Amino acid sequence: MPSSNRRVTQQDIARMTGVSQTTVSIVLNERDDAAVRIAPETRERVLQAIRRTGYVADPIARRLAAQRNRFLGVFTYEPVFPAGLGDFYHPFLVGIEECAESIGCDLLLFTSAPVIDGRRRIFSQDNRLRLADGCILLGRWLDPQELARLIAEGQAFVSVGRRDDAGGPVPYVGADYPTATAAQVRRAAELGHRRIAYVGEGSGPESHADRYRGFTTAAAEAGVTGVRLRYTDGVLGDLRAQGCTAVFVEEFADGALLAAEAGRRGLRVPEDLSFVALGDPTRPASTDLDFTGYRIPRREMGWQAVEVLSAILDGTGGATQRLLPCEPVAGATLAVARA
Amino acid sequence: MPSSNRRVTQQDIARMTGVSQTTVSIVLNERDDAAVRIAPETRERVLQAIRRTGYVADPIARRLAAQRNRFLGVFTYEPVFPAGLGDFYHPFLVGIEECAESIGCDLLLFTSAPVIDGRRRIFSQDNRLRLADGCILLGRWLDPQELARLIAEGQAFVSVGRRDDAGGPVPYVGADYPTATAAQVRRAAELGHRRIAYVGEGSGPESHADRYRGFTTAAAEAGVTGVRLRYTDGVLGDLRAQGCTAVFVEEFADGALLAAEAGRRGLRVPEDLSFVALGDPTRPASTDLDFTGYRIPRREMGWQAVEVLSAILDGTGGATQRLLPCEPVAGATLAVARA
DNA sequence: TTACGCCGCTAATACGCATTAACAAACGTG
DNA sequence: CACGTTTGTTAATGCGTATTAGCGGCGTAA
Repeated sequence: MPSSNRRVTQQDIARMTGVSQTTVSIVLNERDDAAVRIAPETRERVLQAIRRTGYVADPIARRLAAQRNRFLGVFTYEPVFPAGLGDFYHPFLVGIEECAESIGCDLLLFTSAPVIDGRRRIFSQDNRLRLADGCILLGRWLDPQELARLIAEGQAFVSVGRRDDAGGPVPYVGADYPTATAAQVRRAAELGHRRIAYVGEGSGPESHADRYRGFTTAAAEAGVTGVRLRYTDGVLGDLRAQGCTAVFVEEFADGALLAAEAGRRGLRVPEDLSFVALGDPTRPASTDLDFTGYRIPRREMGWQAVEVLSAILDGTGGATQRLLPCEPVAGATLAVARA
Repeated sequence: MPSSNRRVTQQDIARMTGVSQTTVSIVLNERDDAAVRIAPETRERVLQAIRRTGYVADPIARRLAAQRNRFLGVFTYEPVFPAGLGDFYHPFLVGIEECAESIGCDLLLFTSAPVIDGRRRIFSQDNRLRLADGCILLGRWLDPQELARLIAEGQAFVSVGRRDDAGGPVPYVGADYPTATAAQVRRAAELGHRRIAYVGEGSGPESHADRYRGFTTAAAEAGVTGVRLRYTDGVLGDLRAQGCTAVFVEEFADGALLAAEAGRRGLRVPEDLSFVALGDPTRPASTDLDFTGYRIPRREMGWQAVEVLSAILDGTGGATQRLLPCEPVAGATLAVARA
């Protein structure tokens, strides 16, 4: 396993395998000219070393020498990510772009990452992430194995969203779901709710687990009963049968659907049933209701993720794990519990 | 003035001034260390040569020497640009990303481009576009001078949106506004409109000029009178005073505003006044009306722009200027002209 | 006169890769 | 057995810049 901080170069591979840098280059570029050929065994030895070290050619050097790297530039006279859009991931990108611009870095979108089972992969033949000085990882869920490998290889990266340790602490800028969720639970308790429901998975991605953790601990502290239910067709009936007067939804969109169904059943929101949305919609949701809950500081998270990454790259110290507070949204779906 | 095809290098400057490449580098970087200093006269001589030749440092070599490529990677397990958003530029990006993925290229967003007068610049100290094999240029308006320079330097690039020649033909994938606009004009003529108004600039960006051109030629051919009006407070009164029964708006958002104002004045749309929107909203617009007009094939334009760029890079021949048809939208704002 | 320090500049080198010319070894061929 | 030929590999070089060590010349102090 590699240990040093420096990039692995063809020279390194060459030394490891006892061949010349030229040979490595030839193997890499799969040149099969009659003019220049490499014996199969040699080729294999080199390839093994490349795989072991996770070497990828420096795109800059490549471009200088060969006038080609596999980058397509996108230039706009204005930021590509216009603020104020509805999509969940959008504000993150806005923050990332803004901060990257402020520190004079270009953004490399790994669109060429190999797709396996319908989703992109970080690791496969080569690790394209190494093309950049450092990386931002974005997504609700990150493959723990891939994360562990990134850490093991000492790659500079920062996750947007808290992550559990993966063979070591993961640098991240996340949202403080536990605190934000707990605050909502306390508010509900103050309004007289004695039995409250959490609708969602409560596990899986860290963001779900964090919400649920905040829910349960705050419920316990406030002396109210919290029950967890998975979102299904009959969940509305179930939770009412259990006497719940307030519903905390992990997913905004589910909340919108549930509230609509409640309306169809003649229940008034929030007079008969309160709703709390634990964060912004990650899927498109349509509703007329002004949901009570909190807002995820997405743009700020994107920005700070770049800040942290920049600090890591500069070797500047500082915390590499940050949790940002969510902004409470008063809304109009949480009211005094029905008697 | 330089004549050769090769880029000017520090070596060239050095030879011209009779100093060493090192000196040029030092002058360029304005190093004022005690360790290394340059006499004012020498410095001035070098600077003059730099100004004369228009030399700019090659960003590639610069980043190679700096051992930092200043790329920040952004990785997501899914496409960063989710389809179906409201922003005007968004679908272009979606298309670009999709095609880039399909041909195995990563995208480099030039967020670090120097900002002058509040907008990014391609040229200044260095031309970062060179960091990539080729570039996509996106935006309503592209600086003709910068375009001309890109062409003169033989850079591989493709514009999204038709562009006038700039010292040579500009590779582009654009929307066929003239044809699409003309079709709408003919439709209006068929419905009995004899005097129709074009509200907008009709010049400036190619996309505006193209719309207006389509408008005027089609109006002439159909034997109807077309008048152009700038969007102002009183424009609605003006065009009615001139007897116009249909309004063609360059900007969707302006159309929404005008239609709303018409409503306030007791005019029914489209019974009393027809509206045609020449393309999708570039600014956020809110309206209940289902506007008649056409849709710009934005996603497809983004995709094909990458295709063209790819062909240019591969040296594969083929047309480097493409106009894609716009899809007509029947809508509900164009009706038979009021008697 | 020697010693020392400062000024102005340059030669050499590194950065990581691709490419070309060349070279040693093995292998026929006449 | 001398002489091409093929095979597998490498030394050398270039891409354009930044950096470092060092060199000659001049002025001042010892």
